[in-house]
Amino acid sequence: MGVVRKTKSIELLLNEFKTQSTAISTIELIKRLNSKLNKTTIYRVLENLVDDGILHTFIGQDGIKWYAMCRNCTKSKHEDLHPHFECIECGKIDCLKTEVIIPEIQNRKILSSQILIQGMCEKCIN
Amino acid sequence: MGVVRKTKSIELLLNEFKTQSTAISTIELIKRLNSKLNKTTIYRVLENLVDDGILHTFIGQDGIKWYAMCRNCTKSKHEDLHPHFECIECGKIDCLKTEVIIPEIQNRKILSSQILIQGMCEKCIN
DNA sequence: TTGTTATTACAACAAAGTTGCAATAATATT
DNA sequence: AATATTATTGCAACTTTGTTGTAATAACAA
Repeated sequence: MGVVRKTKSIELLLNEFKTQSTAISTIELIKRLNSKLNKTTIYRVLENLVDDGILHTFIGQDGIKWYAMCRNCTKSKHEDLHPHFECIECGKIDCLKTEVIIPEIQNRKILSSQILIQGMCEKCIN
Repeated sequence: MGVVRKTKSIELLLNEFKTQSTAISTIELIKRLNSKLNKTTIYRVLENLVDDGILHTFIGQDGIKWYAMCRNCTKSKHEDLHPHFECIECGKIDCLKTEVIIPEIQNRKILSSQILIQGMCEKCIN
């Protein structure tokens, strides 16, 4: 439905993404904010922020939902077709600017794609 | 741990994959076999078949686990780095032979990747 | 045929997410 | 500024997906 009113919940949630450039899982957000916000509220606000093109969401390898700030999205169009990189060492997931080319496939129409790359991040590689 | 004994459960589960070339979700398998097998057994046998290189598993866009037959895997090495294609119309997911090239990324070591492509399948495109 | 132990079923649990609804708070209206 | 309207929140209860412990069962080796 999108955000209509500016509330404390929205401010608290957006603040988490402003102080951290990587993606954050719902579980992590609930852990961090559970003294201030109910988990239902967290789930609902996140969904509204996605509707508004402020956050985008994807499924991690663990099967849980992750959220990250959008770069060039609007309410009417999500442009988050970039891959995500998950460090198997520290668990951090972030957005990649790298473009991955999905080739055409015979007799099928490609509409979108989710790419999750696993490996070692800058910090953990050393 | 892998399969040690040939049981009815293993036969029933493998039969589902033999009569269908696409991937099947755990949920679907539980629905189909729940009169014959307990869900715990289904989860455990699936895991054993993955350990043996007979099935491979991935997370669908819904966040639930899907399984499909392996093509060239062994107990010691899984070779299922192929992308999966999910039809947004009929929900079917199958394995693609298409190769998607993941470019090198500076300061990171890529170990594996999951690629889920969404679109319209052969049947639903018409 | 018997003994060993991998496998299964069952019940109870756990984690992630959803729903309904009354209370609260943001903001539009007076 | 006070009041009315309704979006938003919190809470409890629930659902779905998956896991764990354990006693009973069934493969299969001896």
